[in-house]
Parts: sequence; C-alpha cells; structure tokens
Amino acid sequence: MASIKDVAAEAGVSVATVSRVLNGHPSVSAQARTRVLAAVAALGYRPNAVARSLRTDQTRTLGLVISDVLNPYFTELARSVEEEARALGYSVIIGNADERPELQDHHVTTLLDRRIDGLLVSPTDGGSPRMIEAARGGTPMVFVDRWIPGVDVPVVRSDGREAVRDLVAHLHGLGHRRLAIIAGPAATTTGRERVDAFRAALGEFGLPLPDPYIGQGDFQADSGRRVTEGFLDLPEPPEVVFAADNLMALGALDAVRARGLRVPEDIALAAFDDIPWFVHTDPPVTAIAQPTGELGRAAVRALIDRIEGRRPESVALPARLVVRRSCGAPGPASSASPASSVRRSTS
Amino acid sequence: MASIKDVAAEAGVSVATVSRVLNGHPSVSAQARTRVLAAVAALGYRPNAVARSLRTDQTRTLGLVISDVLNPYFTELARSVEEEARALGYSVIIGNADERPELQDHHVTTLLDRRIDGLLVSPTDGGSPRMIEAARGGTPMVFVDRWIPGVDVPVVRSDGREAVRDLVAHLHGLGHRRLAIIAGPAATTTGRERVDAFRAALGEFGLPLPDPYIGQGDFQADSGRRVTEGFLDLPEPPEVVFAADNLMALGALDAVRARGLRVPEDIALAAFDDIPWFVHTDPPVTAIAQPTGELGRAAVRALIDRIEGRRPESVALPARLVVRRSCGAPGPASSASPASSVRRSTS
DNA sequence: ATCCCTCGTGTAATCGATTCCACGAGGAGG
DNA sequence: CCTCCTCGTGGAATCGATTACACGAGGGAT
Repeated sequence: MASIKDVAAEAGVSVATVSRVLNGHPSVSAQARTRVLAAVAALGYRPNAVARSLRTDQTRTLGLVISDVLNPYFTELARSVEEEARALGYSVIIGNADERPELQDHHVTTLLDRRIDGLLVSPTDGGSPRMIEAARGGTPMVFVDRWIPGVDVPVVRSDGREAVRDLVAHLHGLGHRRLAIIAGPAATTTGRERVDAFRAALGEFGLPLPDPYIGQGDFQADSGRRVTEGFLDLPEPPEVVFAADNLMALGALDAVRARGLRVPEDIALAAFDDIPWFVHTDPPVTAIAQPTGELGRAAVRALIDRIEGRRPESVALPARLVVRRSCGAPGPASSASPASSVRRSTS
Repeated sequence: MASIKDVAAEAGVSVATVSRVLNGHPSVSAQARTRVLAAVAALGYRPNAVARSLRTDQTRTLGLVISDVLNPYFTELARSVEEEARALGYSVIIGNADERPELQDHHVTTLLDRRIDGLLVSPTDGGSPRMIEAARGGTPMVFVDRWIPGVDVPVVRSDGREAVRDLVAHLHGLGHRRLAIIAGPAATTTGRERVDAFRAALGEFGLPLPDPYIGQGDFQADSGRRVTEGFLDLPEPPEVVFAADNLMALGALDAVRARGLRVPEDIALAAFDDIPWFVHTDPPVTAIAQPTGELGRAAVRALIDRIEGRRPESVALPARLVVRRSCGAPGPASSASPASSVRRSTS
C-alpha cells in the first residue's frame, strides 16, 4: 500500500509538503499542491490512520461499551451514538459486555490499549476496579443509561420516575392492587432506580410492595421467565407484572403463555423500554419509552465536550408512558391506527 | 500514560528487553523478566496498540460492514462474529450501512484507513467501485449473508431454497393459491435469491407468480407497509404475503392491522428470518430461520484463514422452516409449550 | 589454553505520518 | 544597494513499539 513517501517521490516534493497539502496547511504553492494531489490520485493513496494516530496522539475514535447488543434498546442506542459521532468526525468501536462484568472489563482494556479518544459506558456492574481506574486515569469518559455512583463522570440518562408514576396511576385506575416487579440487577443503577420509582409510586397510592412481589432478574429473557413462574406459583399471585426491561418482559410473556394463561385477562404486563415489536405482540404491551436516540446523541456531545477540555453537565431526559392493551385498558380504539401511539425505528 | 521507555528505565534494562519479556521471547534471563514484570505492574503499563500496529503491520482487528444493525438478524450476526473473533484473538469494528451504499463505502474506507487485517461484508448493493477496489486491493475479505457476483471472495451464507420450498408446500397444503412476495432490493443477492426460490417453488406446485404479486421492498419496515397496502388494494388481493426479511414482515403486520384486517383469517403472512419476537406477535409468525450464529462464526474462521494465507471455501448452511400460526395452520397445540419450536437468543 | 557457540543484552533502524526548525529566494522598505 | 520579512520548502526529530545486528561473557570441546 502506497505511503506518503511514494506520494512525495511521485510528486517530486518532500514528505513534509505532501503532509501539508493533505492537512490543508496554508503555506504550500499552488503548483506543489496540484502535483501532490495528482500523485495522490494516481497512486490511490490514503493516509495510514495508525501512523497518524501515533504521531498526533489522537485516534478520532470513541469507545462504546454496552451491556447487551441483543437488547433492542441498546442496539438503537449504539446506532444513534455512531450516527452522531460520525457527524462530528469520529468513529465508534462497540464493545458488547453481554451483562458480564469480566467481558466489560476486557473491552474497556482493549479500547484503552487502542488509545481511543473517549469512552462511553453503560456499566454492567457497580464498578469494577478496572472501570474505576479508567475513570480516574484521565481518559475522557461519560456514562450513558447506567452509571457508577461516586466517580466524577458525567451521566446521560433517562429519568423514568414520572413515567413510572403514570404507569402506576394507570394500573390503579384499572383496579389493579397487587403489583409485582421483575427487577434488574441490584448492581446497576437502572436495576435499583426502577424498583425505587415503582415502590415510591405505589406508596403514593397507598399500595404495598411486599418482598415476594420483587423478583430478581438480570435484564435477560430467561430471568423474566423464571421470576414470572415464581410469581404465578405464589399463593396469591400478583395481578400485574412490571418488567424492568424489554427482554425480561419477553420472558414473562413466554412464562405466562407456557401456563396457558392470557394477558391481560389472567395477569397484566407492562415493561420498561419500548420497542417496535411491542405494537404487534399478543397483546400489545404497555411500556415506558425512553428517548433513546436523543440519549445517544447527547452522550456523544457530552463526551466530545470532555475530550475537547470542556466540562459537560449530566443530563436526564424524561421517559414517557405508552399505554397499550397488556394491562387491560381498552387502549386506543383498535380500529383506529394503533400504530400512532408508538415510536418506530427511525429508518 | 507510561510508555515502554518508562518501563525500561524503571526496570533498569533496555526497551528491547522489555519488549522481549512482553512478547514471550525466550532469551531473557529470569532476573530481567522479574524486574520488567515488576516495573510493568508498578506503572500499570499497557502496550500502545497503535505503535505496535504501525511496526508489525497488523492490527489484530477485523472490520464488519453490515446492512442494518437495527435488524435483529444482523445484530445477532454481529454478535456471533465478535464472539468468535474474540475467541481467536481479534477485535471487531462494526460499520452499519443502514442499507445505504454511500454509507457502506464510507465504512469500508475508514476501516481500510485503519489497516484492519480483514474485512467481513454483507453488501448493500451490487458492488460499488469502492468495494470492488477493496476486494481486488489485496485486503483479505469474506462476504457474509449477501455477496457480489464476479469478485473472487469467499462467501458464507445460508441457503434458503429448500426451506422456501417447504414453506410453499405448507401454504399449498393449507389451500392457499394466491401467494405474493415482498422482495428485497434487486441489487442484493438475498433480494433476488429469495424471489427466485419462491418462484421456483411455486412453479413446482403449478402456481403462478404474477408481477403484481411481486412487491419491491428495501428490507426496511416502511417498505413492507407500503407494499402490503398495494397488495390489499389489488382487485384480487393475495391470500398470503411472504416478506423477504423480518422488518418488512413487521411493516406488513402494521399495514394489515391499520386496515382492521386480521392475520391469518383475512390474509396470511410468512417471513424470511426468524427472531425471538415472532413467537409473541399476534399471531405468531411462520418464518424461515437461518443458522445465524453458525454463519457468523464460519465467516470469521474463513476470514482468518484468508488472513493467514490459506484459501477458504465458500460455505452455504441450510435454513429451515418454523411453522407458527400466521398462515392459518393450527401450528403446535397452543396449550403445549409453543416456545419449543423456536430458537431463542443464546443469552 | 584456545576456539567457538550460545545466551542475554543493548544500540539503532524502522514503520508512516506530523511538525519544528533552518534555509534560500524574492519583494519591500530604507 | 543593503537589510529584513515573508513564503515555500526540505531535513530531521518524534511518537512507541519490534527486531536485526553486534557484542561481551561464560561454558564446553579439543
């Protein structure tokens, strides 16, 4: 592959001049510029990004470590992150942690080894030593969705408190009194916060949240299945199950169906995170929608602010309730366009 | 950040010795090794992958350019690719083309600029100049899922011909005679092949595939919606719609529902690509399942073979039909576990 | 005792860019 | 006419690693 030296030789100038032309440096004669450009075209030359990075000490690359790519929420997040980054002249390398702390650490390490300019993380756990060290180590960093308390890193997330309150009001209005939740891992902020918000909202309506109604999940479908089975085996099963993410809702749906029960007649279901498929499940699932795309874009902007030496503030964008039929509400009349109440993937 | 020089100074040896220790070179005394290792630990030193790549001319990184991350099929593919690559000591950088040729070219270019060791591509189009040039340019390359005819690059894909035949047999057995297809872009191999396979299978059963029953989609949900509306507006609408990917099936579902019609009573639906959500849609969707994980792993192995100078063969793995209720079949008894007939995401 | 190998180590070249500094040519000003 | 600037240019250092080569010490064979 042609290098800058080949171009210099072909154009009959020094490598310094070639570099200047390529980087738009002003003091290059028109004649030299023309010849360099011609040589570049003739050789099909493209600068070696590796060499350039070594010299300039910047890669124009962002790392994104997410908890689980198979989760449509994170897929969409990743997509919007890449989009915004590209618009601002950066590339993105994605590391998928699969909700496994050691895999997360592996990715953080490889990303740092590659000298990415900044790191966007949605931590899988409460803060591994590796992660803390990275945060303190001076790499520009921003947390997105989930965060680790006690580290001085800006957070871009969505605030679901209000929407959860709306959900509980909706459920209460429908006459439901025994509400259960499939929680995310206690090690994650989103795992804890959603339970807290749920409990607080229940409190407002004078409803309890007994321990047996708090099932411990791990944000994966299987755990939703398992926890839901546990709920159904209770002497007094809940009337509603609220899954703290969309995958566990899928698992819950599996479990309910496997028992030959129906949603919402036998048990109601709601989920945190809205996805296009929820419109078409049987029944359509009531969910709390996060402004995912906005979150991703804001996170990138915050990270680039950090990289460029500014000190961005944390951001919390409100989530909102999208009512469908899985809790027993009539929902939007099914003869009208039911699709109007849901976000579609921005294709 | 500490460099190899700092380590050398700390350990009281030369950088050459440090390098040798780090790379497991045999001729280093035990004493020197110990001191280097101690210095590495003391400084928290990690080799700079950028510098290393420049010198060794290899990045131990693979590029993966896929057509659309938001498509669960490709998400799963990307996931299995990364997994296998990691197991073999490589990292993966994903480029999402969003079904846009110019975006695909952008990613190919950036990836090549970064001097990735090999490129895995699922081309969005029939072969842009950029792509052809990359293939000829000596970069080890493998096509996955889709490919470009006429370039000498191994292909790892799934063969759906047999499964499509099974589907048509299934539909024919159910009494359906007017079958339509929402095709993918003619510029893609999968776009064409699925139509061809469908037409051939129909032929075996003496069924026609009239032009109005071939709708032109682009693998995105919106096009599925649009095409389905067209079908429904036909003087004689089809009895079955076969969507060439899962997103267009989602769009079809949207369109049918927006008309207040029901699947399968008013119109049947089947899709190419199976995804976990198809179990829980209303109704569960009959689909052709590709061995996605296997595809991703095989593609990585083929690419690494190429990188290491071997000449891997193309691979075609069979897809298979998964019958559910969207075509009117009774399907597996709904009181039994309906989940047993479908793949789940391997969490 | 001499010679030769092997082993451990260091010096320095190298990868492909960027960029500081020096230098010569040419124009402007005194 | 001389001096001083500016402008365009090239030489060479540099980033952080790897690795060819040279070299000295030590051990075994003769």
